[in-house]
Amino acid sequence: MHESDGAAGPPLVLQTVYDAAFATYPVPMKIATWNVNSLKVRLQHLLTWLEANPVDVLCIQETKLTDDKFPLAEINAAGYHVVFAGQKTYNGVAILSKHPIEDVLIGNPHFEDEQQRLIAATIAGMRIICAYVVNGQEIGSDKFAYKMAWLEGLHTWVTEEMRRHPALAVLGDYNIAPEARDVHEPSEWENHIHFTAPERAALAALMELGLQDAFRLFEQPDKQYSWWDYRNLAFRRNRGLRIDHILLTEALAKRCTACHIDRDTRKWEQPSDHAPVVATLAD
DNA sequence: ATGGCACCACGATGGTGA
Repeated sequence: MHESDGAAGPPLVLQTVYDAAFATYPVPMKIATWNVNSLKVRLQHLLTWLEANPVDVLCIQETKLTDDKFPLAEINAAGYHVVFAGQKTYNGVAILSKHPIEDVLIGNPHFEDEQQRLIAATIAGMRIICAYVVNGQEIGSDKFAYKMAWLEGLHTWVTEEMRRHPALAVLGDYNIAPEARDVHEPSEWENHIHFTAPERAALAALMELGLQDAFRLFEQPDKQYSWWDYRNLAFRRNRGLRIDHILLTEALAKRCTACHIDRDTRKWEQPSDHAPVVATLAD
């Protein structure tokens, strides 16, 4: 089990006075999200990425593993604590952390759900929520109704969590592109899943609780996406969507100094169709 | 408009994803 960063890790920078909760953690801290699309297939990708990108916290989605099959030993050996909630074939979420993980909650107390799509924990004085939002298939379908109900349940629960935890981040695969600039060809996607008006309204409502999109806190290059279809050379043509997000409360947004999408992972052999999103938090 | 591609549970193809 990993206990500390040790001599080989980055030097600990001790904070002065005002924020005791962060006093024992290195700053800046990095938090990230990545839909791995099967942890069984992508375990080596994950370990390779973590070695090159030793983030403090990583939320992963679509592990597609029951808990008895979770690669706990390999992740611990990489220097990470981890908590997870999985199921057979579909869904499944986990939070990896270099720092101790406390107050773990699986699922949404306000929305009964057979699918493992939510896990939350307190790490380094922050409330971290890892979310795998429902895909929704197509507007009008049962799955679309489930997506909208699920998002409403998320809204209710996040409202409550924000009252308890001023320093809170919701990281994950939202399966929603917030704006036209987050879609490679908006005219193709209008009224299609991930870019319908009700989905975008639900995401906007969540943000109106006081959550900010870390990526849009900064000037970014054009045409930045976090997902590309496996088909039709979509990645090579950069035909993608930005649907993976890190949302921050004001307390964390004001500490956020950078946010980027690591699209290089999509060039690897047998890649996930999603790329990691990373945010940096200063003291 | 459809299918393309990938993963999973199968033990052939179908469900699901985005």
